[in-house]
Amino acid sequence: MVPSPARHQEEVKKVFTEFLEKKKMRKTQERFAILEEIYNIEHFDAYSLFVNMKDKNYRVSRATVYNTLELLIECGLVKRHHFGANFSVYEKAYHYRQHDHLVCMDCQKIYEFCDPRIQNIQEMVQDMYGFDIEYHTLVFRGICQACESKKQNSSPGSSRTTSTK
Amino acid sequence: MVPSPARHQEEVKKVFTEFLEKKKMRKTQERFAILEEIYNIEHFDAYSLFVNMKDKNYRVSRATVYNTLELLIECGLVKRHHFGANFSVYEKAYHYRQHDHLVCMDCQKIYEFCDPRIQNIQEMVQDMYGFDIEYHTLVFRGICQACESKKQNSSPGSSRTTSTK
DNA sequence: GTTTTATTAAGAATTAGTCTAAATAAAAAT
DNA sequence: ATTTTTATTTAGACTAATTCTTAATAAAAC
Repeated sequence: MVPSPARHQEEVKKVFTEFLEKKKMRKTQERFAILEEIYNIEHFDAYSLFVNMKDKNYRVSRATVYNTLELLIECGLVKRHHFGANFSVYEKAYHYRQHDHLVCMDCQKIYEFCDPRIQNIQEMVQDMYGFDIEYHTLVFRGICQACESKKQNSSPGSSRTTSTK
Repeated sequence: MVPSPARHQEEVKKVFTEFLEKKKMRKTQERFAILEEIYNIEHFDAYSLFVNMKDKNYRVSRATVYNTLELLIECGLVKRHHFGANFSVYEKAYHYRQHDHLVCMDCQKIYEFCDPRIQNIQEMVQDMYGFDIEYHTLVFRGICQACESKKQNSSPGSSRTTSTK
């Protein structure tokens, strides 16, 4: 059973609190403000997070955003992705089903999908190469349905039956 | 049948030549020097390529390295990967079987593997999400066999039977 | 409440990658 | 073959993401 959003929020805070206590690190306002902010977003990058928080009149520095993200990754509450651009994309990771990503090369939107077969591939690789796998990254890049139909409508002289290029 | 290395080298040059001719671009020494250099390396990043060429007393600038890599990607002779660091990793791509990657988090070495099941997943995603997929990236990250056994030998007090955390 | 010290903010530094403008070298014209 | 034209190159300036530094701040310990 998936916990309710509010309950979930509390659980996440508890996880981070215990993590910080175990590491004998301080429970600062900034760290929890960042955690709270993150748990309202789907996918985000460090700079947007920083700007969003500034806009909401939190006073956080870039350094703290990066440092806290690092901590949240370490304790498993956040995942970092390198989706090909020159910056990292992050997402919350607690109690979130295993999934992989579809990135639209046109609108840059990120979609999620699940497929258990990746697990099988992982096991095969583990056995065949003696590789002790920690995690995987699977990204499909292409054009999403929305952008595809947008293109079809706007391209002048394109017929519905001929494929464009 | 896979062509011999020398023959292969020639083919690759021909592909690039024709590409440049089609685009009415110039066949410069620098462009071919970079191509030749690349076809002796497995995986590389732009900076190492630049330094290696400098060491061999080629005179190439960083800009030319980046620009030429872009051209080689465009004509399908090179692939770019974003393996999680803050820089791109490249590899030659001509007549090279489809494969994915294993990255060792310890020694940073990159291994390759093939699995046809990824194709199936791709088709499923294509159908279910109406996503027009151009390519995929699958990376497993973990500890390679070599590093694993190195650790086992060096960790003091570790027994062969108990798993280390 | 005071002291201690980890953490923060602001901005300097770094790093991968891109851009710019003068110099060079392919290709075209003579 | 030489000259002219212009794409390409080089070196270094620039940018953007991220990391580092240092004085100021605020948790936690006393």
